[in-house]
Amino acid sequence: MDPVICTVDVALLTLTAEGLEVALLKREHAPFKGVAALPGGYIHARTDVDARDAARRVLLDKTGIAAPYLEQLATFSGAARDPRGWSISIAYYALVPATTIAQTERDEVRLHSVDRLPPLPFDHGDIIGTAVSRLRSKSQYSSLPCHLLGDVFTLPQLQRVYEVLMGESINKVSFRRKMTEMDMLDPVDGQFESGAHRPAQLYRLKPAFREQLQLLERGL
Amino acid sequence: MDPVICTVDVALLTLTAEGLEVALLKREHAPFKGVAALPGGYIHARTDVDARDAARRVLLDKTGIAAPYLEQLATFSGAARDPRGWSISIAYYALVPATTIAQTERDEVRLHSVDRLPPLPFDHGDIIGTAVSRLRSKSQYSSLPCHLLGDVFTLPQLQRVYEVLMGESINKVSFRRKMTEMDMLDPVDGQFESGAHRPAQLYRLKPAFREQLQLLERGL
DNA sequence: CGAATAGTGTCTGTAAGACAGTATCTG
DNA sequence: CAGATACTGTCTTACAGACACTATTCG
Repeated sequence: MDPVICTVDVALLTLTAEGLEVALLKREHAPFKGVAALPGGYIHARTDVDARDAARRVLLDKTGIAAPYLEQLATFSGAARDPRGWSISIAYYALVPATTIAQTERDEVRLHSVDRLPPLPFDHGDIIGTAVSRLRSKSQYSSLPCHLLGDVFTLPQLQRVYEVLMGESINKVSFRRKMTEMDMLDPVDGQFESGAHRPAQLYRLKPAFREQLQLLERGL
Repeated sequence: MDPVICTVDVALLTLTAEGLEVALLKREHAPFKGVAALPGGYIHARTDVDARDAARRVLLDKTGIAAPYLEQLATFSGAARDPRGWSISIAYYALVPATTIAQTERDEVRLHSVDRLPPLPFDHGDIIGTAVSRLRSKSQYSSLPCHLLGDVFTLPQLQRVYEVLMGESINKVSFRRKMTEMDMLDPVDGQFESGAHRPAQLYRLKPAFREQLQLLERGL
């Protein structure tokens, strides 16, 4: 049984005015000390229940963020990806509203547009690329994009999130039909967005879909 | 850096008259010696390029099968899944035509219906369950089921495969429209299936889709 | 009241499914 | 030529998108 380096990495994604962004931190130790990279670390077999638990711990320790949505992405492995030796990274991706990152105490956490990434160590570029395509793909037929917004949000806000992720505009009537069909939103009465126009109804994700996604038969 | 047991497991799936089946072998070593389990084994960091390479090696060594379609499924991990200690299994799933399994020399390889599985060691039941739902889900919108058939096949055969996987009958006209839209099949001229009826046109997967799937916009 | 955005009713075109007809083989 | 299955043409139905209209706020 040859020794293998076992790590987890987390692609923490959020949506800002700049578009889709990923959180990077400067590495504290060699190799690649000082280079911006995904938050990650060794699996602690003594204390972590499983890899998901390790990912949650690493994300909280390095960014101060307890992400409500955390899903396994894929496992990256091999002899070539880490100069220290044959290694495994069980990669996860997490979604948070942009406000969550703005509010964290750790100002080491820096957001980078996924379309303009700096040179990244290991295969972190591949991990981010895989995370972004997974997010875009799942957005076509699930409630996943809701997790990029805060606790309450309006349908026009949600539609803009879907549109940015899918890279195309969506018919308003169809979008609202689909949201009704998905039956995943609870209206929040008496609350509205303000501005020089008609305010929009606020909604909240139904509790059943906070961790479990709602899927659509036919997409969009 | 705590020690972690690093393994790969492969859910080798095929379609027979009994429905969807998975290949199991009796374990040669403790723990669970003699119990039917997925083909799997330690990662050999000295010789395996990466985990996919390990999965291919393990599958070939244990079953004699070089599966043309092999895809990473998910990674199962934790302190509780293996009595030897904190472990990782990078799970893959492979699809082969039933004839490939019938032709292998190894008669230790036994097919089991995925609906009537014996008690399984570790979390192999979860791995098979995840593999089956991944296969069923991807069958709704991709060319994946083609890999359960041999090199050449007819459209009625392919439709039956889709129907068994999705558990519902498909409209013949719609099915053929979708296959035309996917544009992934080459007709094999001059060859036909025989029987007491009109023979069907034979097709072959276009080379571009032997490893890469073709996806549909709207499913089915 | 005008500008701006939210929300809805309705029409139309496209795509999926039903059905029935034709085609081609065996015995 | 009867039976069986492959294939195809066409009608109907369901759903997605376009469009326009109403609703509600601010200044």
